[in-house]
Amino acid sequence: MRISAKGRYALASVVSMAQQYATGESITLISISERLGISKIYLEQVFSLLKRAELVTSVKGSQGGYQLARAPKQITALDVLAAVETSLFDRSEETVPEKAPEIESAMRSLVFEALDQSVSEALIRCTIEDLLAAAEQHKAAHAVMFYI
Amino acid sequence: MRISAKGRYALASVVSMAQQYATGESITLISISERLGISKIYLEQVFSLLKRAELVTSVKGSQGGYQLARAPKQITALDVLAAVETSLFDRSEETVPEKAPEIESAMRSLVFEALDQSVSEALIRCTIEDLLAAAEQHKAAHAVMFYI
DNA sequence: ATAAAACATAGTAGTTTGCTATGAAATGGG
DNA sequence: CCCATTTCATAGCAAACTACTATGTTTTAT
Repeated sequence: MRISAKGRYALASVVSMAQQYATGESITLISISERLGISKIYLEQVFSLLKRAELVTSVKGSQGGYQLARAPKQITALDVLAAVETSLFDRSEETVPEKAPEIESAMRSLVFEALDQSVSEALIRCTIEDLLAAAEQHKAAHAVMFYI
Repeated sequence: MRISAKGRYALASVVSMAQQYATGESITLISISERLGISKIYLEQVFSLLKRAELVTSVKGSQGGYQLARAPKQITALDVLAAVETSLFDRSEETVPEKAPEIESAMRSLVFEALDQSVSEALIRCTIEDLLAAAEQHKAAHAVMFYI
């Protein structure tokens, strides 16, 4: 299914920050922007949402930047996407016009709610630490390729 | 998550048709449109997609109409939504610009593909027959309410 | 003071969504 | 044969959304 640029950028940014989480240093938007090849101005809007969701903390002014608010193990893909993806999680309540309430009710409980729960479960299972590990493994595999 | 009007209308229409599946009669768009309170002209576009996906068959001309191509038990919510919802199933391939391929790769396999699989599994578990049964039960519950 | 950063708000081109409009093609009933 | 009824096809359109860019204003270490 379609994940918007905001969601993809947010996830990639958080994983990127997690790669340096151990150092405790703050990271500037411009460095993330350059690392990922994403417009810095656009990232500002993404981080505004990440901050509102309390996934990152910030320090203003020179030498300032962002930090993860929690350890990568304590942040899930659900946390990140829920913070920035509106269409993925808005329960729009509307199904079908007021007629045929029994069909509407059946669709809501068997399809829409089941779907939401399934999505949440899948995303909550994936932590930033998991993504970090997979990324490191990918990098290692690539290194071996060149070594051979 | 957000399901578009097309998806909701398609699902409701198919369930509505399933309510009369046993009779073997064809059903006109205008009757579905009136039953559900949905614009007939818009439904035409929905049914064009349902037909392309071979979920319904049609008979043109006077006394014509639509029929389910298979029994309600053999049609899943996945079939219906996949037929009409584009954004729900298009694998857009794009994640993040070419930089940081290891993060991109991790996101794809751990988040996007896992999500797609989870969505498919949830939707394939729900047949039109299930929806029909839930709708009938809802109607019965309502009837009891009035009886008391 | 000044440069470097976060933060805030507004604008904008392109796409998607949810619908309407119009008409063509097919087909059974009179 | 004619005609009402239906499916089928295409085009248009306003509103919303998406993915950005532009232009600042704070804040703060040096």
